[in-house]
Amino acid sequence: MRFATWNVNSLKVRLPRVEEWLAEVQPDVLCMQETKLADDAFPALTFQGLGYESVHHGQGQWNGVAILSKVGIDDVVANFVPSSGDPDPDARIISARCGGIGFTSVYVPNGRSLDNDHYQYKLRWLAQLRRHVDTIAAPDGAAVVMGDFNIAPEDRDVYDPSKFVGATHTSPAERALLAELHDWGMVDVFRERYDEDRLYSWWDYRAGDFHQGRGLRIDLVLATRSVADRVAWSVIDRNARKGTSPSDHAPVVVDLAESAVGA
DNA sequence: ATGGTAGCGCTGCTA
Repeated sequence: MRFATWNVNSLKVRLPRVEEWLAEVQPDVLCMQETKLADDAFPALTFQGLGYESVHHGQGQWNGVAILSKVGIDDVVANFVPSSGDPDPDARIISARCGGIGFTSVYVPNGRSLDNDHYQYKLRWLAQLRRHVDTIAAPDGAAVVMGDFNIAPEDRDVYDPSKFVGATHTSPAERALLAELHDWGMVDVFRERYDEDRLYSWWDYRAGDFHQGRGLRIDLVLATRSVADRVAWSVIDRNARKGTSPSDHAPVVVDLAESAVGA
Protein backbone atom coordinates (compact mmCIF):
# COMPACT_ATOMS: atom_id res chain seq x y z
CA MET A 1 0.00 0.00 0.00
CA ARG A 2 1.15 3.52 -0.81
CA PHE A 3 -0.21 6.50 1.12
CA ALA A 4 0.62 10.18 1.20
CA THR A 5 -0.18 13.53 2.77
CA TRP A 6 -0.20 16.88 0.99
CA ASN A 7 -1.19 20.39 2.06
CA VAL A 8 -2.43 21.58 -1.34
CA ASN A 9 -3.09 25.23 -0.34
CA SER A 10 -6.40 25.61 -2.20
CA LEU A 11 -7.74 22.63 -4.10
CA LYS A 12 -9.56 25.02 -6.41
CA VAL A 13 -6.26 26.40 -7.64
CA ARG A 14 -4.28 23.18 -7.26
CA LEU A 15 -6.69 20.58 -8.72
CA PRO A 16 -4.84 20.27 -12.05
CA ARG A 17 -1.57 19.63 -10.25
CA VAL A 18 -3.20 17.21 -7.82
CA GLU A 19 -4.71 15.25 -10.72
CA GLU A 20 -1.37 15.14 -12.50
CA TRP A 21 0.38 14.05 -9.31
CA LEU A 22 -2.16 11.29 -8.56
CA ALA A 23 -1.69 9.88 -12.05
CA GLU A 24 2.07 9.87 -11.62
CA VAL A 25 2.45 8.66 -8.02
CA GLN A 26 -0.76 6.61 -7.75
CA PRO A 27 -1.13 6.49 -3.97
CA ASP A 28 -3.82 4.20 -2.58
CA VAL A 29 -4.67 6.80 0.07
CA LEU A 30 -4.09 10.56 0.02
CA CYS A 31 -4.77 12.89 2.94
CA MET A 32 -5.08 16.53 1.87
CA GLN A 33 -5.13 19.74 3.89
CA GLU A 34 -6.08 23.33 3.18
CA THR A 35 -8.56 22.49 0.45
CA LYS A 36 -10.19 25.89 1.18
CA LEU A 37 -13.47 24.53 -0.18
CA ALA A 38 -17.00 24.08 1.12
CA ASP A 39 -18.19 20.47 1.01
CA ASP A 40 -20.51 21.15 -1.94
CA ALA A 41 -17.58 22.49 -3.98
CA PHE A 42 -15.31 19.49 -3.36
CA PRO A 43 -14.58 17.77 -6.71
CA ALA A 44 -15.52 14.24 -5.62
CA LEU A 45 -16.59 13.27 -9.14
CA THR A 46 -13.21 14.27 -10.56
CA PHE A 47 -11.48 12.01 -8.05
CA GLN A 48 -14.02 9.26 -8.68
CA GLY A 49 -13.01 9.40 -12.33
CA LEU A 50 -9.44 8.74 -11.23
CA GLY A 51 -10.51 5.72 -9.20
CA TYR A 52 -10.78 7.33 -5.77
CA GLU A 53 -13.54 7.41 -3.23
CA SER A 54 -13.29 10.52 -1.10
CA VAL A 55 -14.49 12.24 2.05
CA HIS A 56 -14.14 15.94 2.77
CA HIS A 57 -14.61 18.18 5.79
CA GLY A 58 -14.56 21.78 4.65
CA GLN A 59 -15.82 25.24 5.40
CA GLY A 60 -14.76 27.28 2.36
CA GLN A 61 -12.19 30.08 2.27
CA TRP A 62 -9.90 28.57 4.92
CA ASN A 63 -8.84 25.16 6.23
CA GLY A 64 -10.56 22.03 4.85
CA VAL A 65 -9.29 18.42 4.99
CA ALA A 66 -9.95 15.36 2.86
CA ILE A 67 -9.12 11.71 2.42
CA LEU A 68 -9.00 9.95 -0.97
CA SER A 69 -8.87 6.17 -1.16
CA LYS A 70 -8.67 3.39 -3.72
CA VAL A 71 -9.04 0.77 -0.99
CA GLY A 72 -12.39 1.73 0.52
CA ILE A 73 -13.49 4.40 3.01
CA ASP A 74 -15.66 3.75 6.03
CA ASP A 75 -16.04 4.71 9.68
CA VAL A 76 -15.76 8.36 8.66
CA VAL A 77 -15.46 10.93 11.45
CA ALA A 78 -15.49 14.58 10.38
CA ASN A 79 -14.20 16.95 13.09
CA PHE A 80 -13.04 15.68 16.51
CA VAL A 81 -14.94 12.74 18.01
CA PRO A 82 -17.50 14.15 20.46
CA SER A 83 -16.01 12.34 23.47
CA SER A 84 -12.71 14.23 22.97
CA GLY A 85 -14.30 17.57 23.84
CA ASP A 86 -16.01 20.42 22.05
CA PRO A 87 -16.10 20.30 18.25
CA ASP A 88 -13.49 22.37 16.42
CA PRO A 89 -15.12 25.46 14.86
CA ASP A 90 -12.58 25.11 12.01
CA ALA A 91 -12.50 22.22 9.50
CA ARG A 92 -9.10 20.76 10.42
CA ILE A 93 -9.50 17.02 11.01
CA ILE A 94 -11.18 14.02 9.38
CA SER A 95 -10.69 10.34 10.04
CA ALA A 96 -11.65 7.21 8.09
CA ARG A 97 -10.72 3.56 7.77
CA CYS A 98 -9.12 2.67 4.44
CA GLY A 99 -7.74 -0.75 3.55
CA GLY A 100 -7.65 -1.91 7.16
CA ILE A 101 -5.79 1.15 8.48
CA GLY A 102 -7.35 4.04 10.37
CA PHE A 103 -6.25 7.27 8.69
CA THR A 104 -6.57 10.79 10.09
CA SER A 105 -5.89 13.91 8.01
CA VAL A 106 -4.90 16.86 10.20
CA TYR A 107 -4.34 20.54 9.63
CA VAL A 108 -2.96 21.72 12.97
CA PRO A 109 -3.53 25.43 13.70
CA ASN A 110 -0.57 27.64 12.80
CA GLY A 111 -0.42 29.49 16.10
CA ARG A 112 0.66 32.80 14.52
CA SER A 113 2.78 33.96 17.49
CA LEU A 114 3.40 32.82 21.04
CA ASP A 115 1.46 35.75 22.50
CA ASN A 116 -1.54 35.21 20.20
CA ASP A 117 -4.78 33.54 21.28
CA HIS A 118 -4.38 31.34 18.20
CA TYR A 119 -1.29 29.79 19.82
CA GLN A 120 -3.35 28.77 22.86
CA TYR A 121 -5.90 27.32 20.42
CA LYS A 122 -3.05 25.37 18.77
CA LEU A 123 -1.99 23.89 22.12
CA ARG A 124 -5.57 23.00 23.07
CA TRP A 125 -6.04 21.49 19.60
CA LEU A 126 -3.00 19.24 19.97
CA ALA A 127 -4.19 18.04 23.38
CA GLN A 128 -7.59 17.22 21.90
CA LEU A 129 -5.94 15.45 18.96
CA ARG A 130 -4.40 13.02 21.40
CA ARG A 131 -7.79 12.34 23.00
CA HIS A 132 -9.30 11.93 19.52
CA VAL A 133 -6.62 9.41 18.53
CA ASP A 134 -7.00 7.57 21.82
CA THR A 135 -10.73 7.19 21.13
CA ILE A 136 -10.61 5.96 17.54
CA ALA A 137 -7.33 4.00 17.60
CA ALA A 138 -5.15 1.88 19.85
CA PRO A 139 -1.34 1.83 20.15
CA ASP A 140 -1.28 -1.85 19.19
CA GLY A 141 -3.64 -1.28 16.23
CA ALA A 142 -3.07 -0.01 12.68
CA ALA A 143 -3.42 3.76 12.55
CA VAL A 144 -1.85 6.68 10.70
CA VAL A 145 -2.18 10.37 11.60
CA MET A 146 -0.70 12.55 8.92
CA GLY A 147 -0.87 16.09 7.71
CA ASP A 148 0.38 19.62 8.26
CA PHE A 149 1.32 19.68 11.95
CA ASN A 150 2.78 23.20 11.81
CA ILE A 151 5.46 21.86 14.17
CA ALA A 152 9.08 21.15 13.32
CA PRO A 153 9.79 18.29 15.74
CA GLU A 154 13.52 19.01 16.16
CA ASP A 155 16.00 21.73 15.29
CA ARG A 156 17.36 19.60 12.43
CA ASP A 157 13.92 20.02 10.86
CA VAL A 158 14.49 23.81 10.62
CA TYR A 159 16.82 25.55 8.13
CA ASP A 160 17.93 28.08 10.75
CA PRO A 161 16.71 27.37 14.29
CA SER A 162 17.99 30.75 15.50
CA LYS A 163 15.33 32.44 13.37
CA PHE A 164 12.58 30.54 15.20
CA VAL A 165 13.56 31.30 18.78
CA GLY A 166 10.47 32.77 20.40
CA ALA A 167 8.31 31.79 17.43
CA THR A 168 5.73 29.13 16.73
CA HIS A 169 6.54 25.80 15.05
CA THR A 170 9.49 25.10 17.39
CA SER A 171 8.29 26.16 20.84
CA PRO A 172 8.83 23.68 23.70
CA ALA A 173 5.11 23.53 24.52
CA GLU A 174 3.98 22.45 21.07
CA ARG A 175 6.91 20.04 20.69
CA ALA A 176 5.98 18.53 24.07
CA LEU A 177 2.40 17.97 22.90
CA LEU A 178 3.72 16.28 19.75
CA ALA A 179 5.95 14.13 21.97
CA GLU A 180 2.83 13.04 23.86
CA LEU A 181 1.54 11.50 20.64
CA HIS A 182 4.85 9.66 20.35
CA ASP A 183 4.57 8.51 23.98
CA TRP A 184 1.09 7.22 23.17
CA GLY A 185 2.57 5.04 20.42
CA MET A 186 2.88 7.11 17.25
CA VAL A 187 6.14 6.87 15.29
CA ASP A 188 7.40 9.59 12.91
CA VAL A 189 7.95 7.12 10.08
CA PHE A 190 9.88 9.50 7.82
CA ARG A 191 12.32 10.45 10.58
CA GLU A 192 12.70 6.83 11.59
CA ARG A 193 13.98 6.10 8.11
CA TYR A 194 16.13 9.18 7.38
CA ASP A 195 18.54 10.75 9.84
CA GLU A 196 19.75 13.71 7.77
CA ASP A 197 18.92 17.35 8.25
CA ARG A 198 17.71 19.61 5.41
CA LEU A 199 14.78 17.27 4.66
CA TYR A 200 11.99 19.83 4.47
CA SER A 201 8.35 19.65 3.41
CA TRP A 202 7.40 23.36 3.42
CA TRP A 203 9.06 26.45 2.06
CA ASP A 204 7.73 30.02 2.27
CA TYR A 205 6.69 31.33 -1.13
CA ARG A 206 8.61 34.52 -0.43
CA ALA A 207 12.22 35.47 -1.00
CA GLY A 208 13.05 32.38 -3.06
CA ASP A 209 13.09 30.23 0.07
CA PHE A 210 12.52 26.97 -1.84
CA HIS A 211 15.43 27.54 -4.19
CA GLN A 212 17.61 28.74 -1.31
CA GLY A 213 16.83 25.61 0.72
CA ARG A 214 15.18 27.55 3.54
CA GLY A 215 12.41 25.20 4.66
CA LEU A 216 10.85 23.33 7.54
CA ARG A 217 9.79 19.71 7.99
CA ILE A 218 6.28 20.24 9.36
CA ASP A 219 4.29 17.71 7.30
CA LEU A 220 4.48 14.52 9.31
CA VAL A 221 3.36 10.92 8.99
CA LEU A 222 2.76 9.39 12.41
CA ALA A 223 1.94 5.70 12.55
CA THR A 224 1.45 3.02 15.13
CA ARG A 225 4.27 0.51 15.54
CA SER A 226 2.63 -2.24 13.49
CA VAL A 227 2.31 0.13 10.51
CA ALA A 228 5.75 1.69 11.01
CA ASP A 229 7.29 -1.78 10.96
CA ARG A 230 5.84 -2.31 7.48
CA VAL A 231 7.33 0.86 5.96
CA ALA A 232 9.41 -0.12 2.95
CA TRP A 233 10.15 3.35 1.56
CA SER A 234 9.32 6.99 2.09
CA VAL A 235 10.05 10.28 0.35
CA ILE A 236 9.25 13.97 0.44
CA ASP A 237 8.31 14.67 -3.18
CA ARG A 238 10.17 17.93 -3.79
CA ASN A 239 9.33 17.78 -7.49
CA ALA A 240 5.75 18.69 -6.58
CA ARG A 241 7.06 21.98 -5.11
CA LYS A 242 8.60 22.94 -8.47
CA GLY A 243 7.15 24.26 -11.71
CA THR A 244 4.02 26.29 -12.36
CA SER A 245 1.78 27.27 -9.48
CA PRO A 246 2.95 24.81 -6.83
CA SER A 247 1.64 24.51 -3.29
CA ASP A 248 4.07 25.80 -0.68
CA HIS A 249 4.10 22.23 0.72
CA ALA A 250 5.52 19.07 -0.83
CA PRO A 251 3.74 15.71 -0.43
CA VAL A 252 5.15 13.06 1.88
CA VAL A 253 4.81 9.55 0.43
CA VAL A 254 5.07 6.24 2.28
CA ASP A 255 5.12 2.71 0.86
CA LEU A 256 4.23 -0.28 3.00
CA ALA A 257 5.54 -3.74 2.25
CA GLU A 258 2.88 -6.34 1.64
CA SER A 259 1.83 -7.53 5.06
CA ALA A 260 2.21 -11.13 6.12
CA VAL A 261 -0.91 -13.24 6.18
CA GLY A 262 -2.99 -12.26 9.17
CA ALA A 263 -0.88 -9.20 9.97
C1' DA B 1 16.77 45.27 4.00
C1' DT B 2 12.13 43.36 9.65
C1' DG B 3 11.66 42.80 3.19
C1' DG B 4 9.41 38.97 0.20
C1' DT B 5 4.58 35.66 -2.36
C1' DA B 6 0.27 33.25 -2.66
C1' DG B 7 -4.82 32.61 -1.82
C1' DC B 8 -9.24 34.54 -0.73
C1' DG B 9 -12.00 38.13 -2.02
C1' DC B 10 -12.28 43.02 -2.30
C1' DT B 11 -10.09 45.08 2.61
C1' DG B 12 -6.95 43.14 4.93
C1' DC B 13 -6.38 38.59 6.88
C1' DT B 14 -3.98 34.14 6.83
C1' DA B 15 -0.01 31.53 6.10
